[in-house]
Amino acid sequence: MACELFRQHGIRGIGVDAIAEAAETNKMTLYRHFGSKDDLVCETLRYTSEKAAAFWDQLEASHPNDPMAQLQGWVKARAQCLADNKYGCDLANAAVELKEQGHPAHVVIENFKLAQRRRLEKLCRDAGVSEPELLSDTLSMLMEGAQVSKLATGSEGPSMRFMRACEAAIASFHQPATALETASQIPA
Amino acid sequence: MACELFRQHGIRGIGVDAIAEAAETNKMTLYRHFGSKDDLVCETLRYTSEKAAAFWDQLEASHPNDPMAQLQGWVKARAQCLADNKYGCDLANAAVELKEQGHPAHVVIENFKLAQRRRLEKLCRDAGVSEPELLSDTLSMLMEGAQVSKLATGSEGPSMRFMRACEAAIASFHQPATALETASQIPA
DNA sequence: TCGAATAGTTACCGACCGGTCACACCTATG
DNA sequence: CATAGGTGTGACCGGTCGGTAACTATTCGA
Repeated sequence: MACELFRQHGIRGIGVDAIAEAAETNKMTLYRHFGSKDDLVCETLRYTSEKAAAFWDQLEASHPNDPMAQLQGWVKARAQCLADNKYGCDLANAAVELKEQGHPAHVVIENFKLAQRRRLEKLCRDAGVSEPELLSDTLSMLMEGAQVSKLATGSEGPSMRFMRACEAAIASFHQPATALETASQIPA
Repeated sequence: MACELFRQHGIRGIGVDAIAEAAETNKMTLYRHFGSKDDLVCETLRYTSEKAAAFWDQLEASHPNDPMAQLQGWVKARAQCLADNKYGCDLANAAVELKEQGHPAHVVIENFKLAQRRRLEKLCRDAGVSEPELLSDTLSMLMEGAQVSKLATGSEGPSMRFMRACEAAIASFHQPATALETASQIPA
């Protein structure tokens, strides 16, 4: 799949010929399905972002009506993804690689990241933390930073403490409520 | 300067001819000073990382014997840099762009990021926070994440809360009792 | 069985890439 | 003045890029 080649070599680092060959077809056929390489890039990014949306639904279903468990599940899943994936987030990497020019992929990237942010913020809000916007943006930055940090310094860099950093952040926004509030939030 | 072109267009996005022209010289002369484009890339990254090292010395001098003030100065400076700079961290961006191949720039990037991490951790330790390693890696990830996040979603994304996120993180480790207890309450 | 659409093949286009060549030029030191 | 070393110039190398033209082979529904 084209996603895999883009993620491994970067968008600029792989040619249309190689993509066609990996898809067990040829360039002409590929150009009949996608008008240009840029279109193909957008399509792969859209595909990736749809898979991410499915992950959110699955996360919600696995801990119904328990936003705090969902939040912790999110952390765990992101940590797992960080451990499994050598190449970071495709969308973020594309944003880095195509930063200047007005590439059509930019709207795909922005829509994706904004959607992620909205869902994460809603999760934090539903979990009843004291500053949901600040916590969700903190978690967003931690995740994004962990991915690029792993690319820069490997798995022994700051990213090795991603999960603990998330947990500490969540705790610091969860606990500061008064003892009374905290007691009433303890699940049965 | 070549740094500026690399940072704006990416390493793969700018050609040697254009770099030479911007330096008001020509390709041949450029190749007589730097053996290859890769060498030039390494040199610019080294230059950038030396400027960063100078920043640390300056930070230390501006708040002598007050590590907590230095830490807060670091946050402030990073936030300022985030606001000023449209293109994120050159070293991190290079790591993203050259992720797969064994590019000679990788050792420059790794050395730089490790040095940054060491200095930040020392600062946290000297400031007497409860978990200096965790706090410094948290701040590293927040910074890295803020930069790429700004590239992906602009200045209205999660990066807009970078400074508050850092301050909250520092505060939560500065009052050792609450942070530690709460963190250990989160189930694995 | 015919015809339309789809896919495969090959060669090609112009542009650009990183890198090198030979050669004219300038300047400065002896 | 002579000579040597750095600089500018422009053509050139082989290779790759994204993208297309023209033609053939295959499939499949009517």
